[in-house]
Amino acid sequence: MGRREDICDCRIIHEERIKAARQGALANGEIERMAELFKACADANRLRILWALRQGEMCVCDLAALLEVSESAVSHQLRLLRTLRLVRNRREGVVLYYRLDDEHIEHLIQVALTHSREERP
Amino acid sequence: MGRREDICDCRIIHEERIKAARQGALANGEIERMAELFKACADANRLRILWALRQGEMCVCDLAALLEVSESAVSHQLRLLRTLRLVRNRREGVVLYYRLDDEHIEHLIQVALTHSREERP
DNA sequence: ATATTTTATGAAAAGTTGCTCATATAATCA
DNA sequence: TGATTATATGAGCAACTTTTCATAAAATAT
Repeated sequence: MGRREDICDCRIIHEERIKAARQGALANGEIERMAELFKACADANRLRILWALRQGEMCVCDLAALLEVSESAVSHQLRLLRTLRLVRNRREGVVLYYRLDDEHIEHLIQVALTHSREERP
Repeated sequence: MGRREDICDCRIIHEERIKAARQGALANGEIERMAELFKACADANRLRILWALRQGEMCVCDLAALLEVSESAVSHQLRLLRTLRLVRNRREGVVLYYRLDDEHIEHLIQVALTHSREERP
């Protein structure tokens, strides 16, 4: 008892499958980065922001008005999205205009939307 | 002061854009469902499970061994994935075999992977 | 310079998630 | 029947997120 492997306390039923899964597995860093990307999209307010920015750039104040939340809250969410490179901004005087960082995000959201719409009754 | 609209305490700078965004906006329920789908994928262990199941079905014990976490933890995660219809199971005696519920999930993950790989330096 | 405006940020409160541990259930076996 | 095996589930806790509140910073105007 206490060997490194047996986190699973019942006999391993399909060693072959586990071996295969281990070989097909992604590197740890890759899984983490994917999870981060999904996390960025895993919040209704952030999704609303990303969805709105498809149509063109908007400033913090616009987004706050659209989502009906405080500017501070939007700003925090934008920081997260900026850090993860989903959005990018451009300053014009006092105003910061945010836009999507690239088209991939739009694609990802479209796929998710299609999937969630096709969900069973 | 106190009108319904001014959650945003600075003047609304681009009413046109807000109006446009409101028209293009998704229904609330739709945003929530999309967020749920993203949430389901927004965890490294759940992603590992989904990624592994691409190759074929596995039982709880297999997955626990693969991820090196407790069976209880895997079972909780599987329940979440089941509830959100990302996985489905089949009983054979005492053993429950889990598999992806449909091919959309695989597609979604592939898009995310591609995107996260193409991220800038 | 000072005041004003828009946005950013840090800290703490409020809310959510993911794990563990103990217990329950469902199928099988003796 | 009772015992065993594989999995499910509920409660509780630790870790993390999201919002709020107060304050700071950057650009502009006076």
